[in-house]
Amino acid sequence: MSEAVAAPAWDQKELTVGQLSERSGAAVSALHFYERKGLISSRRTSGNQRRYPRGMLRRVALIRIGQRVGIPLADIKAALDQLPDGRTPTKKDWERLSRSWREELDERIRMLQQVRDDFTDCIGCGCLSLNRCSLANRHDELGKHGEGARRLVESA
Amino acid sequence: MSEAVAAPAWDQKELTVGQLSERSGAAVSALHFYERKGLISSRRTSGNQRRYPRGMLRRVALIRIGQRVGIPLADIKAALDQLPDGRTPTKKDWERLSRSWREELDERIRMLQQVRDDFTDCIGCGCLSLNRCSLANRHDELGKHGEGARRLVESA
DNA sequence: CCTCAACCTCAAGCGATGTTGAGGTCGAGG
DNA sequence: CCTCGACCTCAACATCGCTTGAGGTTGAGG
Repeated sequence: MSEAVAAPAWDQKELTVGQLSERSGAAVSALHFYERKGLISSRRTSGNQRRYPRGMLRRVALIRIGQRVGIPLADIKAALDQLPDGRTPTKKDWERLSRSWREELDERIRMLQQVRDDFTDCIGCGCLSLNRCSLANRHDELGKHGEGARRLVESA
Repeated sequence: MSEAVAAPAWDQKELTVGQLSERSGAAVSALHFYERKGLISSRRTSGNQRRYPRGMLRRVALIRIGQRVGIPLADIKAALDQLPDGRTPTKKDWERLSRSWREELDERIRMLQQVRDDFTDCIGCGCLSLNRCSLANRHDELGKHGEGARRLVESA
């Protein structure tokens, strides 16, 4: 009982991959994948099995939160890389991360609201004209300012 | 000039794939892809080239809007399939579509705000405990109500 | 007529995000 | 000692949303 499976909670210092999976909600295969990608890491036992400190639970939670709102793993990794890998993150570390993610989230919310409002204006109204509206012409701002002819629509 | 390339705007009834691409901001290859997937369709000239009615611009715009906010193509297709394929969509058609997308957008906004607020509470605060918070335990609601042990965290 | 960009099809490839399966090890309980 | 579930690695496959390339046609200007 001391190493692999079902030690009582009050006695556990580390988590097995199965436990981390169950508690985080991520599949074991996904945890392996995250490890390959460098988002998480593990200690190995003498028998080559993974062991995670409890703090890894928070890290994985963070990954899944990011995923839920559509942040690519690479970006999540970039955020996590700000955290010290050796030591347990301090409150300051988490706060810094929290701040930058909040901005990311705010940005996404802002964008979605913009889309929603434009959408309602644009299609919900009577004009039925996507021609001049900010939604339809969005690639004008975003796009690689292409060659020539950027006048998207001149007649309907 | 009458068929393939650069007829003056005031004279064009249909768009070539290149024109649709330029005006919509979608790559030609993406338009082909959308066609294969059934999101758009085209008339063919005697020489087998695609020709699009102007209304296709709106359809493609819609596709791209959906993409921007992370709606999978299959879902976008489902929405577009509500539009009549034979005739030009009426105001009513667009309004129906608009309504359902607005709901989709509202839902996504709501979710993001929830995440942001939970996130701020959870990490921005001093507790540093994702253990009991709604964010970290999200898979509890979402997940396949798995076998046994759904008590995610009993000790920190 | 010749040229040349824009078009066509079909097949393969790509990056992200994993899952699945084969084949084997570890370790605790009976 | 034996069994059996949880673990290991590695490779292959899967889905989405395209892009790229090969190889060929179309059609308008010169």
